[in-house]
Amino acid sequence: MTKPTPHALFARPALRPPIAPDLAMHRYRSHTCGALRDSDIGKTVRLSGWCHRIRDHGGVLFIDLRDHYGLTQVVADPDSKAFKLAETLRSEWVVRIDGKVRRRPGGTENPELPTGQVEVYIDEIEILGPAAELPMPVFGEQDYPEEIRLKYRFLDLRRDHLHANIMLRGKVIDSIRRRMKESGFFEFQTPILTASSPEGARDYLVPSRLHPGKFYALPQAPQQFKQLIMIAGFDRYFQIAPCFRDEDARADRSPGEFYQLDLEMSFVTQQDVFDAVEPVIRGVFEEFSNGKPVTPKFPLIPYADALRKYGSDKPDLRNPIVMQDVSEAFRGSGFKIFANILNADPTAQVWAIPAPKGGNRAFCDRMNSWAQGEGQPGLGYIFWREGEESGAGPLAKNIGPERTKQIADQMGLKVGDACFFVAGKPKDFVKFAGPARARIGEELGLIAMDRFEFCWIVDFPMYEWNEEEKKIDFSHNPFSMPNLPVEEFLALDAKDNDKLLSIKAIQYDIVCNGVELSSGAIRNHRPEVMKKAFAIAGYSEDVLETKFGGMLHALSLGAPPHGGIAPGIDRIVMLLAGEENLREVVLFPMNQRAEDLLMGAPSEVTPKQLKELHIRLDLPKK
RNA sequence: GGGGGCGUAGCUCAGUUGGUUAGAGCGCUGCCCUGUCACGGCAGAGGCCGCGGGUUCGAGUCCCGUCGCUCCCGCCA
Repeated sequence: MTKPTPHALFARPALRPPIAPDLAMHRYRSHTCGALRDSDIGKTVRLSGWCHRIRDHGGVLFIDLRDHYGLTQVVADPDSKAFKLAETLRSEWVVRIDGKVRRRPGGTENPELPTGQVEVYIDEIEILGPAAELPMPVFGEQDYPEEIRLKYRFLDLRRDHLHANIMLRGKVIDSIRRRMKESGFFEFQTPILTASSPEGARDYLVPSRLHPGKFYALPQAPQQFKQLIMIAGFDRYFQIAPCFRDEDARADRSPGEFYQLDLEMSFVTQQDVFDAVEPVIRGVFEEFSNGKPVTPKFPLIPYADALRKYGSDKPDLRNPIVMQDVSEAFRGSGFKIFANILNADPTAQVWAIPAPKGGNRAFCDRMNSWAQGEGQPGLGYIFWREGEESGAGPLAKNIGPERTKQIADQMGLKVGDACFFVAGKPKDFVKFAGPARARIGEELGLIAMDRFEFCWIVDFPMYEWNEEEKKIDFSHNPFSMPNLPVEEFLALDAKDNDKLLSIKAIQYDIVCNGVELSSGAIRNHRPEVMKKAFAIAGYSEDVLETKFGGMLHALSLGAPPHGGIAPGIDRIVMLLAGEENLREVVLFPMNQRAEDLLMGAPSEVTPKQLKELHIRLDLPKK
């Protein structure tokens, strides 16, 4: 069992509760368990809390009494009339104790507790809430299986670490709200019961009792509402908005529901959105980062550059590795595999992933077998070491010293370094090159862990080629404004695929430490541009009218140019808390299968309820 | 929908090439202990080894299936 570390519980500021005069003591407490100090010595006090840890020495018995605010040691010995009762207490019983504050005997002070100079000698104990044997201990910081933690979430939340995370979440949200309001945003509440939207994720549906066969949907995001708020002329909207999506979970993606800092602004360019959002995000991170540095000015990285340099549209900029195209060093070289790939396809390239200080065979072979484990044929490499300054490894021998030097010069590599290579169509190998860059950075300890590195990813392509259906598709959000003058866009030839695929959308992501916090966009607020954009992707006007008629109509009655973004609250808190899993920063999370093990959701309902809703079940066999 | 990992006491885990009565720590019950803060000591209770089938003289251990949890891919305004 790991030693419990003195953590945030003990550092939690001791909020001062109402202190009752001794003679008219409050029913449950005169002080919290984090309040008592030297200056309280001699006072008669009343504390209530949980028995965190009990140490019974026979003749003297210590209880660490815990509440939200902290920990106080209370003591009984056979001279106390409460001694017999004290001996029956067990872990996590809730008790009220009355007693006198006294200085701890010399040498027995506990410097790790703010209350560690004093203790309370018990006169009286009242058992307020006994506890049966615990399915998981509250004491200590040991890991327990998710299933037990979720089923007994209220116990898990008593533990210091989670308790502190949830408090951090509250403070972060407070700070975001304050900063947003100070920046001139107004908070609005949008409907939870709304209409099913055909785009994007699966909806959660809610049957209507009054309208047989019809359903509400929970919002995947308040996207259309916030645009309507702009059309209504409110100018600057925000909301800590609950969002519901019926999609499978990931460690950084809650199943079912999550929260976004949803915001939208009228009469703005992309840069205006950045100027509004960046100070809020930076401010929040600086406020809660515990001194970890935060990017002072978030760089703008075009989507294509992000893929080329980092192999990802959500690059972790704490990793200094930058990839480069080294196709020329391999074209027509003696390394036939790469030379043939380059020869066969004019769009094929070879990219280099530099690995500073990775210049030894053991490391390079380890990376190679990692690549094979990832389903790759391997990961070609060159490394440079003493005595083999012109490059070592089979690849170097194949292409010869001149080309090897060309690569070393281009990549700025020297003796002691290595370089890995991926070849093929960038579109295909980038899915492997990105993780390889991350892996190399991790293995070589190149990643500066103690910082928050932000960037904006910009210039997303509006369309992409759907190879399966042999047609043009929206690549991200169909409601983003194309980055072309309106007249020029309207005049586009819908068959000019090269031109269409080169169009950028005014759309952007904000990324921190390799985590995508949000997408946003300047919205397409011109119905005729929207119709054209959908026509290019092969949607008829009928379809658009059926699916988004209400929105189109609103846009046609005087819509301001507008745009926004919606950073994920859960992910922000996750980054600030240093957690890998969203469940650690959500009060009552569901498990991976979108079940609430504590409340037992989802659950069956009574036939009466179903009948009222005009629903008959058609369950899968078995 | 697909792939990887895990499943042994209330909890965390160990369990050898298949071998006799499945262990430890925490927790629980009882006894002892007047300065601990992961208190200490003694004794005790507690097991469908996830479930089902198979191989074998013999299965916690090997094989097949299945269920559950988890991580990843697909999916994700």
